[in-house]
Amino acid sequence: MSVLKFEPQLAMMETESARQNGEVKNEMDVQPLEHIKTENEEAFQPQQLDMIQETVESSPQHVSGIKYKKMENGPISIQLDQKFKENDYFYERCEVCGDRASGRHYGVKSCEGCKGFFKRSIRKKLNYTCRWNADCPVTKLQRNRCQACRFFKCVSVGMRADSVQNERGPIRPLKPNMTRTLPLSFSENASSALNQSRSVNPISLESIVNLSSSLTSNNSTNSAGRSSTNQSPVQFNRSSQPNLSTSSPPVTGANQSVLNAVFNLPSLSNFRNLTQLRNQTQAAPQKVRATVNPSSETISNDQRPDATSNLLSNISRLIAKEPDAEKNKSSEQTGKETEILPECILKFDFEKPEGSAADEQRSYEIASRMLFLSAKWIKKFSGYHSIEVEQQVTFMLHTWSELFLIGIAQCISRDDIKSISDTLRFRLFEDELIQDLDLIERTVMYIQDLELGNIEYALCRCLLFLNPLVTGTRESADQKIETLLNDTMSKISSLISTQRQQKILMRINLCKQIHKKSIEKIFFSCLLGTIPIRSIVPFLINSSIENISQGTL
Amino acid sequence: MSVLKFEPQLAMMETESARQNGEVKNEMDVQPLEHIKTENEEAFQPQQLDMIQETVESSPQHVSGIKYKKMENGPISIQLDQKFKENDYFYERCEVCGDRASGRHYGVKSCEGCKGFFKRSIRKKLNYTCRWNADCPVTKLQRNRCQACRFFKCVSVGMRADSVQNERGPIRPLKPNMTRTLPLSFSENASSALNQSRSVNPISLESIVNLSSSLTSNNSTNSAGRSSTNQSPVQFNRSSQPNLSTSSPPVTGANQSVLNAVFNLPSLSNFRNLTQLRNQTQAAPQKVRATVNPSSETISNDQRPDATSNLLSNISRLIAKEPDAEKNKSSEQTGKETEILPECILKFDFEKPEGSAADEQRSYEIASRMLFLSAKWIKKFSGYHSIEVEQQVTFMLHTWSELFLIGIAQCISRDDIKSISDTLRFRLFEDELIQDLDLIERTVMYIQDLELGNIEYALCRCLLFLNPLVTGTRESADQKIETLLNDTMSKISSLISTQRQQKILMRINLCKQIHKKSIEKIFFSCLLGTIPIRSIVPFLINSSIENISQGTL
DNA sequence: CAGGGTCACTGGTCAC
DNA sequence: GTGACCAGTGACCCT
Ligand SMILES: [Zn+2]
Ligand SMILES: [Zn+2]
Ligand SMILES: [Zn+2]
Ligand SMILES: [Zn+2]
Repeated sequence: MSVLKFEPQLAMMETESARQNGEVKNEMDVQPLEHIKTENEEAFQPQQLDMIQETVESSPQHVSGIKYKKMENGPISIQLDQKFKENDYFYERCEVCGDRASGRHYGVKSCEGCKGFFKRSIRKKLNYTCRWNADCPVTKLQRNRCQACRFFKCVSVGMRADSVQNERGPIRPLKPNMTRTLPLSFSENASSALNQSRSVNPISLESIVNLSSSLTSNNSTNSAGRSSTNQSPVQFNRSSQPNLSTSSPPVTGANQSVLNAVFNLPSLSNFRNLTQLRNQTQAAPQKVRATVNPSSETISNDQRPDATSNLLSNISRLIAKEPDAEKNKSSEQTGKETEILPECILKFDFEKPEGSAADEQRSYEIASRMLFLSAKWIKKFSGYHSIEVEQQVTFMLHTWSELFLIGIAQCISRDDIKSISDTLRFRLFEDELIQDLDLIERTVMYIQDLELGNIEYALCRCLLFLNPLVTGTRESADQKIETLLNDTMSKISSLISTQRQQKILMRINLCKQIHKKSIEKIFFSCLLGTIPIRSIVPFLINSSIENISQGTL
Repeated sequence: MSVLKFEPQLAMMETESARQNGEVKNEMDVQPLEHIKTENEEAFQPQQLDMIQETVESSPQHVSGIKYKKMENGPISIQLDQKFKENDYFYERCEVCGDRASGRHYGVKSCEGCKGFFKRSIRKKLNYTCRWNADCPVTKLQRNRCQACRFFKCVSVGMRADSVQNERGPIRPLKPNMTRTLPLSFSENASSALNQSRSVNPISLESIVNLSSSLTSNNSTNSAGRSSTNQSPVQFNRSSQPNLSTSSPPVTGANQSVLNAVFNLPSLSNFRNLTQLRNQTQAAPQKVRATVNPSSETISNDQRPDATSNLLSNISRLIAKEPDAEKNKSSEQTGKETEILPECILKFDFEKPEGSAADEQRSYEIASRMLFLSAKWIKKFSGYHSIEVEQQVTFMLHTWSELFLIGIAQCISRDDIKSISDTLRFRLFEDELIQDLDLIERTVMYIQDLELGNIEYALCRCLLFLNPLVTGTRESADQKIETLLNDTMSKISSLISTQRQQKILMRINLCKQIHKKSIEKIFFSCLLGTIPIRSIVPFLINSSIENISQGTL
């Protein structure tokens, strides 16, 4: 019963051109959760799902809203009472704001508003700044209060920037009566459109005819040849096209303001309570709204199919583990290893997404989770050492790539790395990026050659994180950080032979030579488009604040 | 490209029939030159454009393309990738947009998109108007930008309107559609009337239909011929890319010439005499070149007013200084420290240009000299350890920035650094660069805080230079380099306390976190303009040979 | 294989 | 700028 289409797509090479469809599909494919895919509306059958959920999906379309159709992949349900249909409960909700969703957009069930907002944001490469405290709620009623928070909610929920297409030509104005004098031509053309086709732009009938005749013989050859070559002098940069991300340089000028923006998912804290529920998926945000929105529960049962590529889901998942972490922490107290490192700093549990190593989605998923896990670690480390949140953000801005890489080295097997590397290499079109990916691969494996233990990895993470230049003044490095760094090095000295120490230090520092931009483009461009990671760092740190304050640490 | 010649007809056409739509298009089509991409991207190597484009196009938005490609291969290897890519070329391409064709539709190999588009256009009797110059490129990525041009392209490659059948109505419900029986009629719809009045020069459906039918006979043939034209299965393989990184990046044609102009300095030959031949080194191959040019002296004496921005003058000046360097060298001979490091490796004599520290020109001069001195050191080091010239280039490509920074740390006083930093900061307009300059300043000073001795600096230089990943294979790092690196670390161990070792290793590696591009822009853009340093690295290595061979060593 | 249709997704529009 | 609303697109599937 599960995924009907799973295979066909894969097997067949469907056309690559796949725009939206392809993507969505992909996501779906990876979804383990997706149990049913209704081919047609009709197809839906009340057949029972294996799941226990009582959520129901009624027969789709005829329901009231024309616009709002049921989304097929949803977590389904079977029978729905009329009354349910009647009210909003029945409809899917926007994962961003909780409003009624109108379908999947950019990979996420979302409402028209959030869809349009996201599109505009990506298209215009807007940089938003939150003027408050990163905790602006993003709900139907308040979503327009803060663009920054709304946008990052979109991203965190998994909207994919690369699903936003190029601008198209303006569509013909659909106005019924208004005679729009678009191009001057009105009078002339109307009357003698056929004959007078001399005007500048328009394709005239004559020209077409003539041309066609001329083409008949051999011209067509030309055009054909050209079409294949396809060089267009146009304006849209192709480069950005294939993968927006890889090429387009992120905004440089306005960085500062972006950096100031602080992003936060308020809902996360609430979510904690729910973690015990078996379903710990990303439903969180909506849950919060539960107070506002009575219908949320229904949603909470909802198993989004595309959870895997969902940033938010990552957060949720991480948080879900928190309780365990706390328990561990208690043990830390007594910790045997505490002498060296507290458990909270030592811990770095990466949950690998299931699926084929060669799966592109999974690769991005891994990258995404690693970034979140790094942020989480930073929070824990910082909590333990009383480093302020602002500083955490600053440090992460400078060291996220290094933590990311060493995280990969620690948690991903060599074979996996090779597969991922090969998979991602496919998407790259810039030589430079390909080379950097290669360098990344070798760097990570070179570190793995050391076969570091978890404690060693933890110490290395500390070393990379504790960069005294990040917060130092012009005159001198940050003393506190320096001290922590020295402490860490002392620990290393006491545990590891000099020779191994040297190797470790040299190798882990090789992570620094990989440019952050490259990592962004290779691993995160798909989700973020042109949005630089530095813009979401504050968000990452803040979103995990709750975890820590509530006991993770 | 060659196509242009074919059509006398076309030429005629354009004059007479107003618009040159067709023609313009054709012309463009034929243009080979158009490979150049306007927006971004063009920075790349011209040579591979063809393939790049192909690649780009074929990969759609992202996911989809990959999806279908990768499935089969699973884990894959690079080779597989390649194979896949090649496979792409086997597929028929849409003659309209170049996307992958799904078969023949309406008489033309075309993709699903164009098929549907054409059908809809005919069925709905759409009137399209190009808002631009009727020469919009019709490619996979841009086909939706202009319906008029896309439609025209469809017609021009021979799609037959009469192959479009009547609407059949919904399969299921059977809906009676009475409205239009045949696509041909022109005037009857109210809506169409409205549209016409509004639009400038609508493409009349009728005319098109007629036209297409007339074209029918031979167009297909043409198109076929064309399709064969461009796609050469060749293309560049990404797979080869990875390895590229290890080797020296290709110098683009344009740069090459420039560089030759700059570096074919005759002056080098003159200095040959000056030295004693202590050298055993590898200078041989390049040596040859030295003899070539006689006129050098003039240049060396020449002091251009704007000399600072003149690379040539810098080189000349540096060369001119050699004699002094030699004198110092004599003292070296007796190396006492040779036990640890040979004098040739230990030595790193930087000659500061005279003048005010705040002088901008002097700042660039310092940077320039430091780069040259680093190259010189590399030569010496490599000579001593029998590293081949090619490898030297590769290593310098990867490590020049680090050597540059540590050189600054060793040779430039704190005050000078501050002055230089302040001076250069003035010229920067990008926030990012300013921040990087700031980071550079702090990094260098942080290293200086260690108050390293010359031996230590030399050892550090070795550590930074000996990057095993630069030449390693995918599977393992370079063994020879690794050994040298280990030797160096052993020396460090024997000389320096563990604690200090750690600090040194951590701090010097901070140099890696500064992106080469930033250093280029900050310190060398003035001299090099847009020429990347990687392009001149081979010349640096080669040009310093003489110096070395002549006794500097 | 080449016609058809479908409908989940894009995009753009224009009162608000 | 927002978002309810549609026109258009194209991967899939059927005939
Ligand atoms: Zn929403
Ligand atoms: Zn906000
Ligand atoms: Zn096409
Ligand atoms: Zn056009």
